[in-house]
Amino acid sequence: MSTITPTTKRAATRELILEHAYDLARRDGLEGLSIGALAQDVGMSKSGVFAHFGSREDLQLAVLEAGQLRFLQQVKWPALKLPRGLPRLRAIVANWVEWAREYRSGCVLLTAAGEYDGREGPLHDNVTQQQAGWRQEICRAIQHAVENGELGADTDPAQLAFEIYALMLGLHHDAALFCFNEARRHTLAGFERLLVSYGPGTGQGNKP
Amino acid sequence: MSTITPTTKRAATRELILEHAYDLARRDGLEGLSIGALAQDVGMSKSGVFAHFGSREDLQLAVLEAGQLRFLQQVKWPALKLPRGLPRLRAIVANWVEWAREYRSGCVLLTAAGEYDGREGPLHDNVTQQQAGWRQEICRAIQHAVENGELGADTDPAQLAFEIYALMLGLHHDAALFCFNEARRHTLAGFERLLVSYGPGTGQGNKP
DNA sequence: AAAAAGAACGAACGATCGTGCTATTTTCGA
DNA sequence: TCGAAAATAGCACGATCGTTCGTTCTTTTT
Repeated sequence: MSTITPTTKRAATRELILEHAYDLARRDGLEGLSIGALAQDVGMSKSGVFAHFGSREDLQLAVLEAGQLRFLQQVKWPALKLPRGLPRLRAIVANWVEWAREYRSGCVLLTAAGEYDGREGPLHDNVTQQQAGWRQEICRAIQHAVENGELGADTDPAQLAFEIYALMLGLHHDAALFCFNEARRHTLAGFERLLVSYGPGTGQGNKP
Repeated sequence: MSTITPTTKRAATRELILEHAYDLARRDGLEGLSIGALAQDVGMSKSGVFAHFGSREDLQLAVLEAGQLRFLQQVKWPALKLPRGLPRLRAIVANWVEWAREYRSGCVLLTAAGEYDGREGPLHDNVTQQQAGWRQEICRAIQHAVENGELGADTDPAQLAFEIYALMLGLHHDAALFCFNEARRHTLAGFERLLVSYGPGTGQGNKP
């Protein structure tokens, strides 16, 4: 866990720097993050900040991983406490919506996905891996619901996972540009419609 | 129209610069666009490029508007030639998917939406206005389909427009990070499912 | 209290940023 | 063909970028 009290002074300030960096990256993206501005925000010297990360890229990577950890803490892990199947899937969506509320103006993970999807290097690899992993997590939750008989047996998990993920992208988009509450309404309504559409006995999954 | 042959030399080189700038912005975003790199890409001097736009911000605005024009040309205007209602709505989605194919690694409009949603200034205003306008355009197409009886009378256009837009966001996301063809499959399958779900006689729109 | 280790600072580097100003070149009508 | 006008190049500016290095301050250990 990252929020445990660090034992060494070094780890403590590193955590402090990362918190500030995370907030800055929410607005300007990881590419817009500069060491000078970060140092001024934290209240220390440029070189002092720099010394905690061997390079700017390592700083960006650390911020990215910090974001991923927060996402897991707020969205995934609480959902894992619920029983497999629909309850867990619902919890994932509910937690994710709340995540979008808090990070309304800029989710670092989504921003990073847009920034590094066309490039190469460690940041691209990290982003791709994280996104693929999370998508698979959703697929798993869907699969459990199918096995429980809460979703139609002909449900294509990858298809439904795509549609759920799309709804969340729409949520983040509309929440940032327009109104969070309305975006939330649309998202949850769309999700419920998905559950009905993929529900058992309707025979309208997407397996050929 | 932007692709007509410009009469003056000035307009011609401006167009050339914008084409290069557009391609650069697709990879690095409008915030990552620098005049020096652009000049080198075009093959002229920094000041030569700069002279065509009073400032960097004006350059970004011009690139943004060029992107919007291309989007209208490729997605909206061809669809307007089809009859109102479901055919036009289908054409919008089909053209949009092809747009995503071509601009697979970076749609300037979506990237810009992410870059400027949390800031202020002309770029933010332009992005917001464009996004709102396009969403309303989709709503109109849905409304026509409802009036034609091709969608349920209780359909909430804003809700369906949100879900369609969300699918396109998912398409761009997955096409950039994973595989376009699979993303396209998921998008079109999701869209067809939406049409069934909101179809006439099913009585499952979203009006309370 | 003295010594060793660790953390932050301050200055400077070369590079690039956006933006002016002044030449020089290119274009085009008379 | 020549001169006016437009278009581009060249140069310089202050600022900031990421990074390096040597020094100073703080903490810990002996």
